[in-house]
Amino acid sequence: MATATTESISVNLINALDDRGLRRTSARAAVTSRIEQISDAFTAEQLCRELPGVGRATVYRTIRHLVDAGALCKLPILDGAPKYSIARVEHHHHTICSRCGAVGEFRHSTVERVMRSLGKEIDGDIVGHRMEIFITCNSCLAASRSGESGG
Amino acid sequence: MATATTESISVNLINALDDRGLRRTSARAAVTSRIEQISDAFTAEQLCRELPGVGRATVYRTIRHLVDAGALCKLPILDGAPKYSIARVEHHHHTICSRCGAVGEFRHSTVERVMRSLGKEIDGDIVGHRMEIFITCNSCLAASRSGESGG
DNA sequence: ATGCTAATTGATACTTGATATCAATTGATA
DNA sequence: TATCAATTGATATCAAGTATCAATTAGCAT
Repeated sequence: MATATTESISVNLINALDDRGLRRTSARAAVTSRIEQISDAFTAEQLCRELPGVGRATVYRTIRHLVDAGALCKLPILDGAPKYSIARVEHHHHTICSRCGAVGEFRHSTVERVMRSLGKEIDGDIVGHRMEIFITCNSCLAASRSGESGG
Repeated sequence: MATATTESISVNLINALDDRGLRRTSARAAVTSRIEQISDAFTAEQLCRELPGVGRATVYRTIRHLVDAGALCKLPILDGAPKYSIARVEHHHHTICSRCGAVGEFRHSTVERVMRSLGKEIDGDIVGHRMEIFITCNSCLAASRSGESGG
């Protein structure tokens, strides 16, 4: 989605856990390798459903470790559970389809430049930012076009 | 906070409900007038606590109506319940203090201009956007400065 | 003003998302 | 291999929010 690069995913999520001094367990291997297989953003419950052999608590705990390690980014969804996606690039923002909920990523230097100019207008120290663009994605657009005659 | 204007709040939230064909009830009056008194962003639970005479369900329902009417904006908080603030200006963004959670508002034309240029790079139709700036607010900065000697 | 009726209320039960508990299990090291 | 702390996962619990539904009430017609 957007200008999503096709760079091969060499992320080894389990290494991110390793680096934090956490043990290599079969449960963690199952969770991380499943996440690596998922191309879209996912919810914790989705992962639980897809990994019935791993306890719910462990799935949630592992996700939390990965977020703490910076290997996953957690993005809040209005009216729903947060979604997670692999933090492939250092800093990026998200597109969220307001119809189907599909999440994409983008990067734009101007966004970062704007942040600097905003610094002068805002009281306090800026420590980070998040931008979300709500879209109607191409497949939803196509779907609504083909079903338009229905009224 | 930020460049918060001191413009008198002439918002009459209950009118927003009126406009949607909803009845003027004492419960709704209690909820809306309480919201108008709160200067900061608030959570639904906070409102329930402050209005023990109004049922929880009614508080949540009224908030939902106000959001639907565009009179409140709902902003997602990572690791917590969403906060609501009166939509005083047509379009704006938020600053969130990552220490104390205080929410402020700002407006910057460049942000809107960037959106237009992003339109070319993003697949699908842009239907909206949201930007949040994470800050350490001045009072938290002051607090940490005065306690700095502690080590 | 009075009665009528549909909208509204709120106590309660429930749903969903997520965390705490803790006995049983397991990985890493000596 | 023995040891022991880290980890697991079933279960209970918590928190945020919604559905239910009998009782109440606002707004209208008269």
